[in-house]
Amino acid sequence: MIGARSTYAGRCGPMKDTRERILDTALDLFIEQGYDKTSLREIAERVGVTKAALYYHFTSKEQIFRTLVEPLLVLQTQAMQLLEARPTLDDWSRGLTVLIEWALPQRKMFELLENNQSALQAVSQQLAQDSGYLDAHRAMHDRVDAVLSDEATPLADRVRMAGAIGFLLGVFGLAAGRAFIDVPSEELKPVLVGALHDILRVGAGEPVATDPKSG
Amino acid sequence: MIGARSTYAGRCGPMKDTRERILDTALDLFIEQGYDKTSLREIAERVGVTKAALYYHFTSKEQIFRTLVEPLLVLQTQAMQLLEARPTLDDWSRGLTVLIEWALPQRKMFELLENNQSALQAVSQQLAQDSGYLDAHRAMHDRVDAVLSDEATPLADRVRMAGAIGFLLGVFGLAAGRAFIDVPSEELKPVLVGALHDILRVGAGEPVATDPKSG
DNA sequence: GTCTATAGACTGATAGAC
DNA sequence: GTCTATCAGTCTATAGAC
Repeated sequence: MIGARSTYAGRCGPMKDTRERILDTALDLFIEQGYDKTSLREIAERVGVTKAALYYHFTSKEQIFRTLVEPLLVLQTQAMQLLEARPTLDDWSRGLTVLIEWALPQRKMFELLENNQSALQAVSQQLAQDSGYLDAHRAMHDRVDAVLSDEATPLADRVRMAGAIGFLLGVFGLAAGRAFIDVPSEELKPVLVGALHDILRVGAGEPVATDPKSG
Repeated sequence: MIGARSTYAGRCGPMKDTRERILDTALDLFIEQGYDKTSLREIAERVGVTKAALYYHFTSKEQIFRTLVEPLLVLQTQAMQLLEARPTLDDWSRGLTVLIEWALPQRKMFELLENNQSALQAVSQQLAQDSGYLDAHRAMHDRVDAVLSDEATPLADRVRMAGAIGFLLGVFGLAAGRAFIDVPSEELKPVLVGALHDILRVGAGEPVATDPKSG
């Protein structure tokens, strides 16, 4: 269930309860300056409460971050499941196309991901330890790495697989929050799928040739 | 001059002077756990000296980071210069191809970039203020953003331009330090150029069509 | 060139009044 | 549910001996 988030309902109303205002403010600051450089004092000040009030609603700074990124981690886990054990370009294309549909509605979140790679990595590792539903997360990450390292697959194919992920992350994170923020998802989706097919040479029917300049 | 770094010569010898050992250790730790989560105490311990010794060689923690990423910032500036004011797919292809040649020899550095986006952003902003040679950096970044936002250019083209950058960053950062670490640059380059041409439809001669599913 | 010792600031987190 | 007050811990950075 991608759309269902039990803890954080997102910004929708004019004046919400403190808990949601904390989450909104924290999200802005985490995107702006990163998790580590954002202090609880700063969050509390902007919300208009004290640090202690934050601790009434959340048990720790990390829990605030977790609440924000948990849906993203679910997405990440599902994405990995689609991608693992798929060493062919066609399979990756299918997997990533499904991923696009999942990710598009949440693309604003990718800005958060961009500036907090390390914090997210730490949290996801810890979540994997004590929450159970992400147990296989690390293993899957390694599996994808293995696929990309498998020398049985042509180098060109592996580069295109890795790059395809970068392509999507690039459009989502590097630009979705800025250049393409006003473009509706329905308009963005076919463009992404089309480009993805070119990258992964869907329907080309032949192995990827190296550049003429190199031969 | 990309290759010329006046301050940090990289790892080459068995036992170097303290300054270089500090830089090597700091690079490892910054990549491993990020800039913010790495303390000077930690660096000093692993080098085998005290914190105070670090301050003999560098004036601040930030200066250590600067010394490491300065060549990367130069690369970034040159890349931006190639990309700004190039609204056509063909021009971007040429610009990014040059960028590939520049970046390939330094691809290990992209691991550092990946986990320290926010720290690097802070440093590059401050560098732009007091060092002069990056004065236009922010302006160029905005220019690229403007190109990607210009609605005179078809959305599909803009998405492909943004995504092409993500593709390269993905291969360099997300995988260069792991899956492709042993692949020589000469072998990687034609593969990257080939994929780049597919993304930017070089030689296709026709505007990018949207996916049939959307029509 | 490296050390010990410490200053000074800020952090996340807690206790208890209201 | 929010406050004041405070804790212990960590951090960067500095001073001065050797």
